[in-house]
Amino acid sequence: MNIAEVSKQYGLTADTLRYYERIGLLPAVARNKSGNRDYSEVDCERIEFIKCMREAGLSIEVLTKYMHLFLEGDSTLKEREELLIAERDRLQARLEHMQSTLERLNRKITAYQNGDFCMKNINC
Amino acid sequence: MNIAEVSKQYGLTADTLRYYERIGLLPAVARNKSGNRDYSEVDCERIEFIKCMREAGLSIEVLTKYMHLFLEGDSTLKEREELLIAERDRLQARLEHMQSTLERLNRKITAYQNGDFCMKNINC
DNA sequence: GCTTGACTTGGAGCTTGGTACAACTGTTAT
DNA sequence: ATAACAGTTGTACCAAGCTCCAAGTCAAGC
Repeated sequence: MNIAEVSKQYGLTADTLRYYERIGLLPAVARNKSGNRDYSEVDCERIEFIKCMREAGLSIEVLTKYMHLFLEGDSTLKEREELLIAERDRLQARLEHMQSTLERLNRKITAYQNGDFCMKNINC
Repeated sequence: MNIAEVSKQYGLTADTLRYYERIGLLPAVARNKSGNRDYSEVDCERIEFIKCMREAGLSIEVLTKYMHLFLEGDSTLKEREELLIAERDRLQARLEHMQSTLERLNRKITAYQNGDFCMKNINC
């Protein structure tokens, strides 16, 4: 798969894919005889993972760390597990705040729709 | 309340509070005879709202828009409602992605803890 | 063999959201 | 009245994460 196909498939621009590779988030992608990137299955799996985790709010820094640990092999299993747990906990905390804020927004919208006096206050 | 007290109460730095005011996210705060900011109840309610929404991921731009509509009064009720609905929908979409990513991370952590073969794949 | 189009690199620039001074003013304590 | 301290403004800087561009290369079609 060339860069345009991967870009289309995963909804990341070619610039972003090259950027991820340049900073070491995505390990070096093989090239064809013309010197153009030829993404393998494994590359695509990595990209899908990165995209998913980035969208959930994990930082490039922590994903790069995880990727490097992963490439180092089994000696890093424990460290990877700890990293995942830390990120899971952070994600869960963000999620819980967003959940309660979502409910707050929903109450606010209901107030607007009902013409409640409460909508006169910015915070409700 | 002076800036230090508000900063402490809401966990925003004095720099951030001044920044929010400067860019028009937080409407102008009254001053005491020395020229120092003296935050009112209403200012504090606005700050609490801003902080909550910022933490949930709403942009400064959209919150500034909402604040300005709010200050304009009842003529903007419909527009405010539409803005809130749009942001609610965006928040909900992010939330759902984060929820599924959280579950993915939890499955991954379980795999690490069980020594499952799956942890050999970056994407699982 | 020349144009077209998709790729390449390196580097600069952009956006969002703060954060950090420096230089100054006003209040309070000694 | 002098020092210490908390506030003020304006401006510059920073960090994350892209995004864009120029200049070049390569393969394919006419």
